[in-house]
Amino acid sequence: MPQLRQPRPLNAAAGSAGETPSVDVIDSSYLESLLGYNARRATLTVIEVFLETMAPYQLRPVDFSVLSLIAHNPGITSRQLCTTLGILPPNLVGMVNTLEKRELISRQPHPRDGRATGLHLTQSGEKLMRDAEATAAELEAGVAARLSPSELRTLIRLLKKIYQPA
Amino acid sequence: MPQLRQPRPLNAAAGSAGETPSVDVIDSSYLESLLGYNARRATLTVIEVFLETMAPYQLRPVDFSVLSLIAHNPGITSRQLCTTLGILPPNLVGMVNTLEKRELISRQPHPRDGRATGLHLTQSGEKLMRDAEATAAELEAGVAARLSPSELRTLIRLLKKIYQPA
DNA sequence: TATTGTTATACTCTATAACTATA
DNA sequence: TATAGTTATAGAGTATAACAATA
Repeated sequence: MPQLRQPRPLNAAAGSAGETPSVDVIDSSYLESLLGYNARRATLTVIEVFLETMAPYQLRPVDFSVLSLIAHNPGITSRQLCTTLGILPPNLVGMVNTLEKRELISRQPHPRDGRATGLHLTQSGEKLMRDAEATAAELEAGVAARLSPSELRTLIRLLKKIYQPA
Repeated sequence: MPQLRQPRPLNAAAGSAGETPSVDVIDSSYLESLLGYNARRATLTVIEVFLETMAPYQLRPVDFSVLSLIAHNPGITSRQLCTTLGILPPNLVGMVNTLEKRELISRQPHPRDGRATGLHLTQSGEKLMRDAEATAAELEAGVAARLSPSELRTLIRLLKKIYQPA
C-alpha cells in the first residue's frame, strides 16, 4: 500500500543517470484531472454502497433498474427495457426469468402485438419496490452526504449533459 | 425502440380493471433522479468515446491509467499500481506482460526490495503516452463540449467528493 | 421482410486460492 | 510471519449469431 504521509527518501524519484528510481508516494494528480477517471471511480463507489445497502432485497443495480421501470411503466416489454437501459436482449432473458421465479413480476400477453410480452409487478413485487425505492433514497443521501442538496442537483444535471448531449 | 414524440394511444397505461396496459413512451424520470444511475450512464458514455478515440493507440482505459501512472511515477511497483487503481494483483499480471511485449514498458529490479519490480516507460512508451495524453485532453473537451470550463471543474470536484469522502 | 423473444456460445472483466521468492 | 509477484481457475458481465413466432 502506498504510504501517504511519510517524507520521500533521498533516492526516491531521483532520476539521475545510473540510478534506478522508486517511489514511495504515488502521484495520481494527472489521472484525477480527467473526467473519465473521476466518473468511473465515483460510479464504482456508488455501486459498492448500493450492493451493501440493497443486500436485504437481493437486488443488483440492474435488477433495481428493471423493476423500477416496470413499476413506473406497467406493461413495458423486454425490448423496451433493453433499449432504455442499454442491455442486450439475450442478457435480459435470464434476469426476467429470475424475477418471475421470485414472483416479483408476471408476464402478460401484449394487447396489440402477439410477439411481445407485457411485464407487470406482482403484489409482492410492488411491496418490495416500495421498500427498495425508499432505501435507495436513503442510500443516495448517505453517498452524497458531503454534498449540499444544491450540489447534488448540480452534479446530476452535469452528468446528464454528458450522456444526454442532445 | 420506444417512440419518443408520438401521442399516447387511448389504451396505453390505462390501468382500468380487466385491461392489459401497455406503454408507448417510457417514463424513466425516477431512475434519472438517482445519482447512481446518472453516474453509470455518464461513465459508460465517456468509456465508449475513449475506446473509439484511443483505438489508434490500442489502449483501453485501464491500460492508459497504468501507463500514465508509470509515466508520472517511474519505478512504481505492480503492487502500488493495484492499490492506486483498485485492480487485483492477479488481474494486473497479464496487462503488464502485454505492455512489456509491446515494448512500451520495461521491468527493472527494485533498488531496495528484492521481491518487487520497478516499472518504467521505454522510449517508445514515452512517445506513445505523450501522444495519448494529448489525445485524451481533446477527448475530454469533446465529451464535455456542452459544459463550460467552469462546469467541468465543478463536475470533477463533486465527483471527487463522492469517492474521496475523507 | 422486419421485429420480439429466445438459445447457445464466446469473450472480457473481476474475484479467490495457493504457490515462490524475498523481507 | 508477512509481502510482491505469479499461476490457475471460477464467476459475473457483455457480445454476436441464429432460430421460431408474429408483424
